Amino acid sequence: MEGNIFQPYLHAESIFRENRDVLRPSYIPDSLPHRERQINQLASVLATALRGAAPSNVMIFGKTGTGKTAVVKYVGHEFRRADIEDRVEYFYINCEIVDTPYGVFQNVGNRFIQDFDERIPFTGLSTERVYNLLRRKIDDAARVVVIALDEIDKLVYKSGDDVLYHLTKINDDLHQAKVSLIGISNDLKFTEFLDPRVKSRLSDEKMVFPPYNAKELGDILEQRAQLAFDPGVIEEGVIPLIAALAAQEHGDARRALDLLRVSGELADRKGRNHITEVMVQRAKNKLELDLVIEAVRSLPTHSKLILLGIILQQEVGIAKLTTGEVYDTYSQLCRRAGLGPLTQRRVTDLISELDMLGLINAKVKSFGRGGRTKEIQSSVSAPDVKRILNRDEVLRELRSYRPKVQTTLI
DNA sequence: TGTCCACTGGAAGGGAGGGCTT
DNA sequence: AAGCCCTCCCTTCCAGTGGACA
Repeated sequence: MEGNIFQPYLHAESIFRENRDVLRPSYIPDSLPHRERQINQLASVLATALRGAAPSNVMIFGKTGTGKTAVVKYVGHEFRRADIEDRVEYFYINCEIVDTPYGVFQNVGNRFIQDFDERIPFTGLSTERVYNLLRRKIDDAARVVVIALDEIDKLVYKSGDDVLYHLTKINDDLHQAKVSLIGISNDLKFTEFLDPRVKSRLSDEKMVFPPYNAKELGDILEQRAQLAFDPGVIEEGVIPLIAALAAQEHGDARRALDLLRVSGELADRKGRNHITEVMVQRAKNKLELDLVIEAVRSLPTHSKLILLGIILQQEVGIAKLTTGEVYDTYSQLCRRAGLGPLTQRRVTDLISELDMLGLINAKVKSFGRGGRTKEIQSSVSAPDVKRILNRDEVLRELRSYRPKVQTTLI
């Protein structure tokens, strides 16, 4: 053991108490400060269903980090604690992960199937059949089924409102069971895309979660800090600072907790036993960079090539590019890398994706006779991104590549 | 006022990859 | 083994468009 590389870490003191997960967004504490009203409202809607009345569906709106998911999961925990499992089945699906009709039906259905051999396979059956299977299983279970669909707008955006159409009218086909839906979305306008019937059924009840203000964020941080750290670890001024930073970003509690957690981790790594305001600033930078690194790293090869093309152009002094220019550079890079380039139509979509990820800035702009196209700019630090891209096998070959500088004659 | 550029972004569809059913 | 089904990633085709310029 002597001289072992892990030796120094084995006895290192951590400023965290045993469980730092209390600072992760997935952790649901015993109480949710400043969301009592929403919890009660949701509980009262669902309680109606418990008494055997027709269950209302609920739509919950609110920006990221306003506690939507936490409230919905919290109420789910309370159901479980209330010991009414013979009457209520409550579950939660994140539609960003499960984003197809088949996937939703399969997911819900499988919760009612204990026997492994009978489980609905992840592919192979027709969607219609999976729906029928699901309906039978729910009815057999003969209880109130509450299905929470988080990021429901992603599901509708990707697969249309077919799933919701089925799920909102499933009660007509059930004899012993009842289904109630909770839809969670950060996009207030998404219901405009729904079939009017689905729309009215889905939002029997509507709740809007306001952003937290700095004081409320402070309370939330205070609550979690007490769970995560010993008293006195956090210097005065740290929590107000984090609360203020997060309040600037539309009152995002998730971000506030991330900042606190990462600040703690930075303090740990430096072997300090206090969290200071300086560490919060560092944590802020680290979080921002980590986000970019992760986004770039997990990009598909062709998207990486597009991004690399944009960055290289920028390095030779061309800041603003059109789709055509990006496509040209991208095609050259593809050839260098020995890959067949995708069509320009496909690249347009990939550019839009990069824009949505915040890695580039793409605005549609008309140049009159010069045509109508996107004006594209990278919005991340070029050296950072290049370093990450260089780790990719395919792209490493292109390290020496320099784009041709357009010799525009004036 | 109309023209025309360089795309944009919707629609349809192909085919590969997964897997079930008969 | 043949026939289906669903999803993902692309391609092909194309009508539509904001605004500088003639």
